[in-house]
Amino acid sequence: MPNPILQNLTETQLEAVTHIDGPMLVVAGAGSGKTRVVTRRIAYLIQQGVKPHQILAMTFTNKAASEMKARIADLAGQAPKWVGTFHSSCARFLRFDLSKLGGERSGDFTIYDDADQQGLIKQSLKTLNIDDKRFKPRDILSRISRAKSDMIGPDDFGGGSWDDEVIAKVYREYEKQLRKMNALDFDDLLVLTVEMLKKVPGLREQYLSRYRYILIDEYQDTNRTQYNLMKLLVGPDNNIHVTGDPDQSIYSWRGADYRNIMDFQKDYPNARLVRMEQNYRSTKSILAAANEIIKFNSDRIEKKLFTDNPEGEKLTIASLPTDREEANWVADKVSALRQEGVKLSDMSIFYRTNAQSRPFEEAMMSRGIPYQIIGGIRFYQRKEIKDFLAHLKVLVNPRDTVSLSRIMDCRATGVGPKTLAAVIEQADQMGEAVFSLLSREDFEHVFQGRNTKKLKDFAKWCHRLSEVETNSVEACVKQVLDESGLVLEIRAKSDRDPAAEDRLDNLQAFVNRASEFGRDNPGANLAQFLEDVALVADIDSWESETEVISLMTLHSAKGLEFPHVFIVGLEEGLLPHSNSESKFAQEEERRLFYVGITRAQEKVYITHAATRMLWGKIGVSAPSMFLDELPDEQVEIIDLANPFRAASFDDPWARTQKKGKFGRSWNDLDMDEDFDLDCDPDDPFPDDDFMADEFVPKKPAFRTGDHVEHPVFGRGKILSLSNNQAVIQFFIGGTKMLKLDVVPITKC
DNA sequence: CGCCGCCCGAAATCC
DNA sequence: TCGGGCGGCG
Repeated sequence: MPNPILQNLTETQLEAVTHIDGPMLVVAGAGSGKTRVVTRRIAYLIQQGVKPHQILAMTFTNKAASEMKARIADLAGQAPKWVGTFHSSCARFLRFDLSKLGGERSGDFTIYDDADQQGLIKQSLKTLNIDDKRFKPRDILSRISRAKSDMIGPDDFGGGSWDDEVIAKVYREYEKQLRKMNALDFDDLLVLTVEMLKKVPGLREQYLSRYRYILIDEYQDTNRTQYNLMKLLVGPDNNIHVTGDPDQSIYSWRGADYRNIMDFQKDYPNARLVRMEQNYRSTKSILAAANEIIKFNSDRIEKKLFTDNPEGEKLTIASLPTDREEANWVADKVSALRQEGVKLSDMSIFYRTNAQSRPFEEAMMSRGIPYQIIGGIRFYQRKEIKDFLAHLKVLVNPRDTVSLSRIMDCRATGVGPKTLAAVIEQADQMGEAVFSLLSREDFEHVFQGRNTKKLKDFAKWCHRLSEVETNSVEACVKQVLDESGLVLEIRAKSDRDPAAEDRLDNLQAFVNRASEFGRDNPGANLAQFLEDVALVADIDSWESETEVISLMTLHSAKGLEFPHVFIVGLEEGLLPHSNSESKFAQEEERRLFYVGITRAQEKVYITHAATRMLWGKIGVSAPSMFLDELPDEQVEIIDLANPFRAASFDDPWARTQKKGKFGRSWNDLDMDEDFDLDCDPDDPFPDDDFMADEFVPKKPAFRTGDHVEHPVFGRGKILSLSNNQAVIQFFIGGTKMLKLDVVPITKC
């Protein structure tokens, strides 16, 4: 009987799967069956007698990990125990062994997310008397985080400039506070694991004897610390198997270095190299377009991805006047495809930034198309969820002052920062955790400072909270929610807060999630639940089976595939993003676009809008440079956007044609400053059919594109006409919507 | 000392 | 649009 684990594999894939001992590098192009190879290889190892617990596999998401485990169990009859992301694996290591490192930290640490980290930075700035206007917490945090992922401590930080000195000071304080609170940020999970393996005598040997086979997926997106960790986990047998694709490296902004994959053979000179360059996913058209795009990157190793798949349809590029029109166009397309029998789960919409999801949500909703948003304003970032989480965190880690002050901020407890500071001070002196001190039954006798009634009440409330039993996740979460009074608080404000209902729903959803977790992980306690919450990726919540269309960022789309893919917002400033102006950053933006295109199996739709809402205002967007890089033979262009495009050639304002298919005409107008419209900001072009080619003016006196003069606003040009309304772009004074029969404008 | 209301500045991507 | 910060008031 043929071995099912080795069935339906190509020669190259087989080589990668059946490799057992020694280092191996698999450079796997998009759609070349990488996941399949990793899965089969682990199954094969188990089949060949390797014990499942001797295998340690690092995947990029928890979802990928659990899918892989399930698949391997199907194939080999047993699932490996240690499959997870770097972060979740490290969290598990640290729970067991962190206390061996000594110092204040122990295995019951809490994990700090972005917001917690920023809170701590702000706190540190305050302690150090540093102006948070001049040194923005966000910027400082990203500098610190970058340093940590490069394994640079505060003492070695920066280039010695005065600014760097200041940041180093904040870094030092930040680290001190984390330590004091027994809190770990995401970087710490990796850094401390490395430190622990290096410093705790005998520990590394213990790990080496436990894990005999290491696999790392998406190796192009590993950072310095992860690299160091790999080196520590790989034993004398050098059983390290990495897979990745440098062209799909999209995380350099958080320290990933695709040179890790380029240098693998230097690290392990006897490494076997397998290149998987046949694509089994996409049509020839899609692959050709992707190949052309990525060629524009200079810092890469030439690779020739090919496919035997059919030619397929050309990529469609649609230009739309506004972001709303863009969303409507996509939603109409989705409806049409659905009519043709395409499943919603076979379609996906990718964008650069989460903020772009709104109009698409609305467009889907108004057409009754069910959808799921991955990430977005992330569930766990919502205020009410964060407030509630603070309550839970304090219970698990009584030293967590960031969460404690959050609890006091979110409800009017009558106790403010000054009083809290006094309590913290005393707790420090007594060597007791703040929350433990507050929740003592004899608090009012122990506390030396001003013992107001409010403080006594708050302490009593803390005491009640502290008595909640944390061993059953579901019961505990429910009880804490009751004790927190958050629900009542939100209800009380519901007349002023239009989002009150949503907030209550979110809290309910959180409780449901806790119940689910309790069901899936019997015996797990609150601490484990919080860890799970901290380490879930957006994409982990993705339901691939349900009959809905998925909306997600290009980053989240990594590793997925869909028959029909929409990539939206192909505009300068968005993709490539305005914060990515360096050549290096721009090449990463291009890889991001490449990743998007290569997700598609059958058809790619790309859209861009000429104008877009930003902070309640309308901004003008030029088409992305990447559009011009797509090969002409592979694209079909639908231009529904640009009134200038149809304007006459001698029109000094219409400079479209000069700059390729997707000229920068809107941008050339230099009106991306304040583009204030006096009309409905949601729909500056109320007439959906305004596109110049088809427009038949009601009053033959004016046409779209006409130059006009107004006694007050001066010279301008008609952007659109509908009924008697004209949207006119004036040289000076921006765009106005005017009634033609009322306003004295003349042609000129 | 703490609360509440108003105003202003902000959103890139994520474990 | 929304959340955080600040200033005035209780």
